[in-house]
Amino acid sequence: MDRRQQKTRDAIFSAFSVLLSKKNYNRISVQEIIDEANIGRTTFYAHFETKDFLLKELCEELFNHITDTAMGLPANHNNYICKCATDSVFLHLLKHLQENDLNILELLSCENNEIFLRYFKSNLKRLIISQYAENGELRNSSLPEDYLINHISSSFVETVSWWISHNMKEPPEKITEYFLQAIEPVLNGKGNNENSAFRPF
Amino acid sequence: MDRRQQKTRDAIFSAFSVLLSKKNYNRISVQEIIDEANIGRTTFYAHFETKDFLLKELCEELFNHITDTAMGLPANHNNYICKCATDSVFLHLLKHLQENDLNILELLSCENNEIFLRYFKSNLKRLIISQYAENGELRNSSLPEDYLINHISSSFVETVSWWISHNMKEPPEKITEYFLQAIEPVLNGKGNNENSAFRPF
DNA sequence: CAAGATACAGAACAAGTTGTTTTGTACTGA
DNA sequence: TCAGTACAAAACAACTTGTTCTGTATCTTG
Repeated sequence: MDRRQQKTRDAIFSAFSVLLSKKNYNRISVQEIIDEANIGRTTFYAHFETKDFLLKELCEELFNHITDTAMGLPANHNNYICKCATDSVFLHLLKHLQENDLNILELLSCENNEIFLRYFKSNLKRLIISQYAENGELRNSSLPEDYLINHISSSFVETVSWWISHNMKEPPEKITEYFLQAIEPVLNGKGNNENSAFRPF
Repeated sequence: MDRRQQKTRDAIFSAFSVLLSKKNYNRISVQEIIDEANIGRTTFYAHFETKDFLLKELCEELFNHITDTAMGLPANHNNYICKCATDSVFLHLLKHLQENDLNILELLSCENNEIFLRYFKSNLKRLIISQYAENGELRNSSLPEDYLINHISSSFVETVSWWISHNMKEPPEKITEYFLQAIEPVLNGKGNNENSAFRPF
């Protein structure tokens, strides 16, 4: 790739990130991005069709990086060790976040964090499916599999969000503990109505 | 309130809802709302300062209605019956949604559903706090109370979202069952590290 | 029912945004 | 070195936003 192109692309991403951490996405104009990146108007539109496409590509750049490395981790498919494997994947993600590659933390804690948390969640779903669901490990519960996958991924994203909003005071290990406690029953595959200790009706 | 004012206000809300169920919030212009509502430009701005304020008031109208009735329900503070009370509050909310007052379901399932789910969640948090947290019922867990409240409310919202996206095929009772199974451990107040069956490390 | 108050419609306005086109310049890679 | 490419700058139409003005219709209350 042409050095000029890469330089411009980086400048746009960088400028966009700066603006995103300061003000609402909807209220950021293309003109502001252009000014912050110090490029010409034509140049911006040569790189990105619209502001929305820019956001999409930024998200892909950020999260594909994170989840791809997690995808590479070997999934352990023994039922007991499953919890350790789960642990290691989620713990790995938290540690990765803590390193704050690409200044992703600013985006996950700013006014626009919901945009990025949404992307994070959808990537996480794919990760969980590839690690567990494909092997049928999530099928032993009385809950529907897609309900389960959604519950686990959204719980993790909410956990991360909670952690960041508390300035990440706790170590990643503690957060992993919280998270696993919260979703423990569904991972254990228990919860069939007959055996359940509680009776809702 | 002046009949003319109420009529205009309703026309704006109605037009806005129609547009929201069809296209992305960001791409709806004030002019489109004006045209759909068949009112004058001046009139719109006499009622709402901006499109964002209109959204805010619409959300308040929708969700205050729902949670206010739930707030009125008597909270049962016995530890065992707690689960039934929880049950009845959440089940009540689901049944309420099923009745589709104010055509809220269209908004919860359209392209803009995240906007409304966010509002729903924040109202839900207040509801949970007023019903349980204020009495210290959520303090017996090893998880931080605000983490718990967030986990419960977001899990419920995700459950609702999952339900709607599946065209609400299951009865509200079944969904309540799913939800309570998913969050069972945190409500049981167990999960103290010492007694927990799983060891993350 | 009359009369002052109020809500509304319509038009016009400046200021800003979006996405495109055109022209000329500077850089890159082979 | 040189052809191809990326870029800057300026101008453009079409659209959006929020305001102001003028005149009309409707409401409330006395």
